Amino acid sequence: MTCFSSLNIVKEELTKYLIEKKYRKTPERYAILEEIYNSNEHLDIDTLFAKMQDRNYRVSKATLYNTMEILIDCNLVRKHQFGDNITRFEKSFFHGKHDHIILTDTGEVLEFSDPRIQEIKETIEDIFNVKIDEHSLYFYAFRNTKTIEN
Amino acid sequence: MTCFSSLNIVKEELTKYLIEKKYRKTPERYAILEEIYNSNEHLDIDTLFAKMQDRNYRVSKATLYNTMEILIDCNLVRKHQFGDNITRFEKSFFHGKHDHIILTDTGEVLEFSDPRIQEIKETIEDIFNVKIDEHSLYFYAFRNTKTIEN
DNA sequence: GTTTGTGCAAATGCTTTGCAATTTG
DNA sequence: CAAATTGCAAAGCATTTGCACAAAC
Repeated sequence: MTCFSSLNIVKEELTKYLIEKKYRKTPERYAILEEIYNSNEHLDIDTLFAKMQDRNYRVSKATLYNTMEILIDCNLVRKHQFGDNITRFEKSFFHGKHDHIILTDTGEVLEFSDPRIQEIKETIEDIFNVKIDEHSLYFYAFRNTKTIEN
Repeated sequence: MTCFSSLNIVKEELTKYLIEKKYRKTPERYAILEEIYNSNEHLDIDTLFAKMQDRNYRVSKATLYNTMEILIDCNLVRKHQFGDNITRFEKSFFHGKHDHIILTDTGEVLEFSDPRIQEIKETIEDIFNVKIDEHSLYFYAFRNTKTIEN
């Protein structure tokens, strides 16, 4: 299992960041990071809060919100708004760059990766003379019902 | 000037939709549509509300929210969430498919269009066996300071 | 011991809802 | 005139803020 070691690497990333920024290494910050990395979902704050309560870990929502900003800033977490006014968070380290397909009827979220997005990015950087450090691409779709039958 | 005639075409689109859906043709719905099409910005509800008040047109925010759903459903308006928890709206008819670059330092929004996004879309539809009817692509960037000097 | 971070509760801000009054067809 | 739509105010959520207490360094 690589679970333990990879979680440790992520925690070390956080430590490096906290030291560099002269922020404090509080147990809450590590616990929240761990909770996110133990999940494969796109978590909103309430779900995260509930999950931690279930584990008998007490954190306030204020701390959750504060910590998310930190984790986003050090690139360990990515933030999403799929269009329903619920902000969701997802681990990003060891998880690769990817984008999302939102199935509008069920709310399911699929993930994909396409190298052409990188090419578009480079073109845009050249044309507009900007430096792009983030992107988000969402496809809103529904499953095809038609199968090969006819 | 094509302003008047194109606005009329958009209004006719709304009329067709309202009739088809058996919704009522209220003056508020046309006034809101007009206000959005008179603007080139990405408007949030409060700004839209203020703009209409300035023109001495009284609408409630409830009606604004309701009407936005209608205008989105008939593809006359597109909805955006650039990541700051403010929902913005933009005209979409006569305005072409395009995506956005958000300059994170100034909040400025640039627009672009790249055909490769369509190619990615088709690939995804094939691979995942889905039908994509919407997408949103945002690049988060900042302006390059380096010029050709030196 | 200072200063930063946390928790709590109150405040804020965007959006939705309930209902009476109005308007559309 | 029946049903849909509007406006208003209240209610609902997600998020932020202020401040006393606790914890990190």
